[in-house]
Amino acid sequence: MTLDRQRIVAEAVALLDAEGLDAVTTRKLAARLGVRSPTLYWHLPNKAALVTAIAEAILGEQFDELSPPEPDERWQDWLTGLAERLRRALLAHPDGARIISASQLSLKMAAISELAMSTLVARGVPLRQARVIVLTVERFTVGHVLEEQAPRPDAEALRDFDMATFAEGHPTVVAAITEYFEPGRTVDELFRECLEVVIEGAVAKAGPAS
Amino acid sequence: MTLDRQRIVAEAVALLDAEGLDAVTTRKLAARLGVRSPTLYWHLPNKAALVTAIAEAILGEQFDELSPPEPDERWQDWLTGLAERLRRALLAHPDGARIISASQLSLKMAAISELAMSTLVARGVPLRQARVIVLTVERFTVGHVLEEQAPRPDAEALRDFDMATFAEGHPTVVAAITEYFEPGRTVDELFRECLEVVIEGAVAKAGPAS
DNA sequence: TCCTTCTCTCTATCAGTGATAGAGAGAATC
DNA sequence: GATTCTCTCTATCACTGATAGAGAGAAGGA
Repeated sequence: MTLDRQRIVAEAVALLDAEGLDAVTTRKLAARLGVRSPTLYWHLPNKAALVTAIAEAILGEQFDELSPPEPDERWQDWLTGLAERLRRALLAHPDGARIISASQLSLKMAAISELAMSTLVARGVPLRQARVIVLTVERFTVGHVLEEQAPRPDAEALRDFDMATFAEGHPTVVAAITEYFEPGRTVDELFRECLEVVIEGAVAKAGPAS
Repeated sequence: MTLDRQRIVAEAVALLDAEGLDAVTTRKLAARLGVRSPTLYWHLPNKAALVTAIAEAILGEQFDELSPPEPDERWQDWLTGLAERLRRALLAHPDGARIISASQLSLKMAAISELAMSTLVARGVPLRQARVIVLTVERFTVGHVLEEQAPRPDAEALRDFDMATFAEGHPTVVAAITEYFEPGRTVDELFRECLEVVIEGAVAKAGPAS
């Protein structure tokens, strides 16, 4: 099996899934490919390019075919679905959000933005508002998943953390978190609710047109 | 001058400002402090703790005194100001957003969330909605600044990038970016507009109470 | 057929990273 | 005076991304 860029990226994603982004080193990746690490530099200019390629691959899994909304679908519902797909893409791999935000110049992301903005414009939303709305949805989604995928604090960080004192000083936050762990509430639901806030604002900002 | 945690963190922020997050290494930091790198490990358990401490310091600059809104101030305006302060805190140092999102368990951030959620609750917003609104605003803001501070793609990444082809395939994105470079439009304005989307949605979601 | 060039992988090595073990200096305490 | 505690040191580890340059083998031209 000959080595090429595509196979390198596919194996990098596999390594990412197995051990997380910090374990995606040129040596480990090369070993999985049955090759020595300098070989990779013949196919890729540097590691940043590898991360960018991983980002494109991850987005490609969920967005291989981009499609505008059906004629009878409201743009806000379609945009909600798009954001949820973006979140799913990021959650599908460890550190997905970190990878996207570390990658430079994603063509896939640009294609998503293009489709979303032009869809809104086609539905009568002024270009300027369409841009603001799409950016807001995208950045919120990445920010949200970034937090979802944040590593749980290690033991060292918790050494001088007193839960009782924290609860006393932050009753509302603790109440909110408690409520969140009630049966039937899921992280998906939380995202959905937050996204609804953004979309509702988008509808309001889009102007009288719909 | 004796070495202590506070002085280490202050010097780390200075190093961050001078050379960016990637240059904040234990050796460089130790050199600035007139000390050898293992010494730092007597004061800090590991580098993650240092980054978390930097995050707290950065937030502390803008949020040393947290204050609820004036009685006659609408909560949505107050929350807008809070988000803008958060953005300012992140923008005040290179890679500020990356630092916040890499830090674990920020007490400062928790304090901000606590104040914001309890403020909304005090204004009649149900706890559940208050939580969703505050989370949405925070995560959007971090996501937005993360993008604002993303490094411009290096020459290597642009090697096979053809602007003309890109513009052809992404006319709406290019139009939006073009519009954004018109005189008088600033990045602050763009953030403001995006934030307005979120806040508008928050008001809608907060329910009939105000 | 020979020679050259191109494609790809290799070995060897670099400077730099976070982190640990353990020696030792000096102050504080018994 | 002896001991313990606090802090910094040297020496070293395993590992990282990256480069120089050798060399194997196929492809192409004479």
